[in-house]
Amino acid sequence: MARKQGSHSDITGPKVREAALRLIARHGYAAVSMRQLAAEVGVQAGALYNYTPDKQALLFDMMRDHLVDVIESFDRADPKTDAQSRLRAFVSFHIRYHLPRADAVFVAYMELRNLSPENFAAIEKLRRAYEDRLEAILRQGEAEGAFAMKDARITTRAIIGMLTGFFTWYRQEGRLPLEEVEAIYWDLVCKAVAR
Amino acid sequence: MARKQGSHSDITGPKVREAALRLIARHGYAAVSMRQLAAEVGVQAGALYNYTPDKQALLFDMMRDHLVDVIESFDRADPKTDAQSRLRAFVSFHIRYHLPRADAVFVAYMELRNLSPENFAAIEKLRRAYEDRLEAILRQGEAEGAFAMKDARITTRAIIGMLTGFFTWYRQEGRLPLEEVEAIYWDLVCKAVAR
DNA sequence: TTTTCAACTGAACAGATGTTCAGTTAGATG
DNA sequence: CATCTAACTGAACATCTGTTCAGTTGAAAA
Repeated sequence: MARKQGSHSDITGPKVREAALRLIARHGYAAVSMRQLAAEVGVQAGALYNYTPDKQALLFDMMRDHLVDVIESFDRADPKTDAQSRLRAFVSFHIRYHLPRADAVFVAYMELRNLSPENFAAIEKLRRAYEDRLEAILRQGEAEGAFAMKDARITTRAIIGMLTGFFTWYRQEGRLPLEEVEAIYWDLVCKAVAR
Repeated sequence: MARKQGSHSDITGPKVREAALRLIARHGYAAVSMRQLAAEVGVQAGALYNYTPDKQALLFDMMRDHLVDVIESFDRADPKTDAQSRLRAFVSFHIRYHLPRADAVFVAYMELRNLSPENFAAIEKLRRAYEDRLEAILRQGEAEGAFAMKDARITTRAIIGMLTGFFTWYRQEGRLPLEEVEAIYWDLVCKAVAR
């Protein structure tokens, strides 16, 4: 019963990616078969190959698109003024951007091992580009005399780790509203890099 | 050629666990087959079932043993004096304990999705028990007037996230000696919870 | 109405999967 | 010496894996 009403590719295509993101976030790349994914979408396994050359490309494309969007979105959100304002914008952006994209964040973080070497290198480059945004802000703050830290690179990693760890547990923890969590994290980051 | 010299179970047993930890940390639980694991150990796949009832139990036992040891080791390292000293001991312990156990940390952190529901609950309980150690220290610090923070529970998660993120990249980054990394992290944590 | 073709099916491919178990081996035991 | 048995092999089980492709469908174009 192909093509019940109109062209399907612009319906099935996004469906494949949504289902893949959801299933892989829940069970892991290696644990999700193309047949499970197809069943979730509502097609046979063979039909998936109209939307991806293979399983590996499906994973890579999702991770790359996510990271590219993170970087572009932050560059738009960045006030590009003083370091204090930029750091605040970074913390706020990071939390608010990632929260409604928990599956994509989870996949981009947990499935690095399942990328081919070339794909891994490409994703690492993007990840590094995002981290470099934060590192630049910290170094600007040092130059302005607004921040003080022992090592900007490691502090960058520490802050990213702190913020990203957030998404491994916020789902279950409905205790506090987003605004409050954001304020708590801002307080921690702000004090940690203060002079 | 069974049993070439002496009893093998006390040699093969640890070998199985070491190989499983290494392979699963590198490729993921679902991506490592019992045959790959057996080849790494130097036996046939069937022989593994002398050392674990099934693949799932192998994963669970490794995670449980690791977490139990983390908790017991910290309880011995805990000076149980003032909050400032205890926090410093926690940060130092966490970094120094986890560093030479990178594979175990990685598996305990990344493979939660591959645990059966009952096993997941058991592991979560242990993870929570470790986090509770840190939370207790932070609350003691608040009571003593040594620390100030908006929310002790979330600050606990943030600090753990910050410290644990460390182990996803330290391998590659031989730039700084351990003592220095420890000092950098202590500086960040100390300032973040300061009054 | 006939033709076209994007979208999909369903079967097939060769090989991998976790797990079981009857049988084999060789060091330890009496 | 013979016996015992922990430790292991190797084959088998049913099922699943990613991927390919000839064939089918039905809405849209001519």
